[in-house]
Amino acid sequence: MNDAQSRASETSFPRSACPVTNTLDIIGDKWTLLVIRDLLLGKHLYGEMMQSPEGIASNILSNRLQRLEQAGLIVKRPYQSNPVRYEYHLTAKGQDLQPVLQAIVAWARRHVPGVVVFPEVKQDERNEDG
Amino acid sequence: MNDAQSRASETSFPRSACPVTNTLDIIGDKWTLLVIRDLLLGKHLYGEMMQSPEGIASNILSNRLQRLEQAGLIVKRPYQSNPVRYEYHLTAKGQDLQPVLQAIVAWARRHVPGVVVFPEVKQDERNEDG
DNA sequence: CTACTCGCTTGCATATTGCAAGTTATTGTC
DNA sequence: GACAATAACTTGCAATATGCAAGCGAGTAG
Repeated sequence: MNDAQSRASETSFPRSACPVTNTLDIIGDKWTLLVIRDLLLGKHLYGEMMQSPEGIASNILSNRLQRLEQAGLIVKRPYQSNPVRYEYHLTAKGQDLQPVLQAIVAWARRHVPGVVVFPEVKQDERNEDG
Repeated sequence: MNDAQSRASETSFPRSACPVTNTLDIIGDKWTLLVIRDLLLGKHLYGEMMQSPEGIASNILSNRLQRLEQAGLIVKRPYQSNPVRYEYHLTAKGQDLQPVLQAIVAWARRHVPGVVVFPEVKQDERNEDG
């Protein structure tokens, strides 16, 4: 075990007690924040998210929805039976990532030429506790 | 080519014109923002970043520094010769990610119990154009 | 019956990550 | 002057994650 790792293991966190690190352990990849973006934009069904322009693979979407549910950022609830099908909603914890998304959008508008911002985020979403 | 992909290819962007997507294509992984965090905290040398508590692997650090330089978020400049060694500094483009980091820290303080925020970010860094 | 849709799951090839050891150039120690 | 140490990487390789396409179960529509 090296110095950096032994320092990290002094805490109960997998990598370190840093807030950035622990947030990245949840949202630190190329797809998770796009799922959250879609949910903030009012998409709640698997098929709706599949249709987003990035073309997420179905196994990746499935995996990210599971991880987000486990992390308490979204809840999954049935919207029909026979066959039972689910819709996904952000919890308060998930919705609180909106400022992160907004900061990212602000950065991209300044520094990545040609990006097109999606329609305004809905403000009428209901909070769910997860 | 599916619907989502054909829609994406209507633009010159690899995945879509969404600002979130294009930012994630630069910083969307578990390590890149930690490197930027270290640079904001005043670490400028390879060895200093290696000592951060997360224990980044040396090949990953090397790779991320290269990618960040290519993306224009950092500049590499020699601080000695024989042997030549480099220090890394954020450009204005890189420093502008600070609000994203701050939003992440704010989220983690609200939602991830036990995290410990690092010392204040230095405000006396020089901007470099890259 | 047959075709079709939705919401996934599975198989498999490829790409990325993580760990450890090696390399290069130079300094400091005996 | 030989030898250990240091900084900044690079390389090799096993383990993990991703991307693509096809398959599947439970219905509905014609």
